Amino acid sequence: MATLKAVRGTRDLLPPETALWNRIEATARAVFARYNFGEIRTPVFEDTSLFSRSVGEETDIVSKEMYTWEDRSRAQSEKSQSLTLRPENTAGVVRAYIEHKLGETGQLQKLYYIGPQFRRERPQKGRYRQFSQIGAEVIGPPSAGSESPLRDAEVLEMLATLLDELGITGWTLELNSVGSAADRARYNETLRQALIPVAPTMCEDCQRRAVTNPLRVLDCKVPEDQPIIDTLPKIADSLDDASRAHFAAVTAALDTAGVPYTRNHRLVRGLDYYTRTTFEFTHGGLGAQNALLGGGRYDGLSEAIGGPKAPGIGFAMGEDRLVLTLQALEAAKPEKGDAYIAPLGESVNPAALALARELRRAGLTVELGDGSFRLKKSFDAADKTARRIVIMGEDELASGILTVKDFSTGTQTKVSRAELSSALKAPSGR
RNA sequence: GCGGCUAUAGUUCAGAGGCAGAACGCCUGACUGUGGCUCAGGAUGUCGUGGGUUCGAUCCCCACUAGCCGCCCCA
Repeated sequence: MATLKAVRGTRDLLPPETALWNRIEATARAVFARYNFGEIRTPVFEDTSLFSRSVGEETDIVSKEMYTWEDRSRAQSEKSQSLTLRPENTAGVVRAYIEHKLGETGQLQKLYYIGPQFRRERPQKGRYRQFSQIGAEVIGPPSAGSESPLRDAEVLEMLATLLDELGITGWTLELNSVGSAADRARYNETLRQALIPVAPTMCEDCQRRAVTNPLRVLDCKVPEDQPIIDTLPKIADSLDDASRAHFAAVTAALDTAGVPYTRNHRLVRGLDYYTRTTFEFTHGGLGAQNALLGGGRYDGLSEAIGGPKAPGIGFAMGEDRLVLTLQALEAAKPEKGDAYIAPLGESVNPAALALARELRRAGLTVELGDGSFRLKKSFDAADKTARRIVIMGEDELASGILTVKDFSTGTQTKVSRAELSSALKAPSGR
């Protein structure tokens, strides 16, 4: 029998990579806190209809990528219920907003989440069947200012700050507006008509898309098709006055705040609930899956799933992709501990544990060796895990003066036990 | 869901129809309490899984599974 493995598209995260995940999450939490966001945790599975009604019945996510099952009924009279592992988290947050009547507070709700999402896609680099998203939503009644373009600009500015603080250099913010639901329906038809004469000269994929989903033609990457795509009507020309003004206000705020972006007339996102502002932050180091994060405004989502009018804007970052990007940038260097304690002889082991306890309680990261190791072996192990080695033999035990060697300089000093923790806290190296 | 490439030691990868290899890493010693360099020695594998061809398959054939790349789509 074959040995059991993590199922396709899922994986184990091990040290030291998990340290990078923790750093990313800690940075995100710290940035969100400065913008006064609070954390929300919603269930990893929900009623299936939540997703079909929000994300959209016809989207790829809902039509073929969800992990869905009929939950068994317990009693004869009880109906079974269709449940689904969440493929994204915005729908769950909005459901919770409605369920807990958060709109009744009259306040803008600013909520962030970090957690696993599930989509049954073919795995490849940067795309997994269980993946983690870090996202946030700003949602509330219109009277709280939830429709204001300033909210859009503030979210985008926050994302630029977060990526900078994570150490991700070289990102690009691509921005567009898909207008209201009516604007988009109008544009879809305009595009369909415009494609009739030119589609036969385009690639096979585009010929198909021209019929099934004209918006996707805009995503085509075939070089020969680009001049044709450039001549197609732009969604900007199908926007009504209000959507046009909203977008202008978003870009004006970004310009004034100094957040760089590029207008991408072709940015059309795949989830049905998006209205007006849509955006992606992309990075070149990711291969075909180049989107670090995506998001947009969803002014009609709450009403679509039976809630009050609650316009909002949000985003989801692919945490797996942040990790890949940071690894590619080599911004991920393993941290060494503060000290490695090398007892000489097993009789010194108890005293070494006592010393380790003392140092760890003082806040130091300490690796504890073993008295049965030869000193050479201790040095080998110490150099891999710590900045300094503390040698503790019978001599040191008797005198209370410990031998400390700094690996980055090679210098060796004698330090009294009382001064040890402060000596180890001092920066090593030259 | 479709197409291409791949699967051999802890890791990265060679390999030939007939005893399973290298480098790095690991262990031991040269060197009773001073590592990194050097030298000598050593351990480690169901050769992804299942079937077929063959006297003999890790190698050839088929299927399956998984990974990578692309398509689709998306984070």
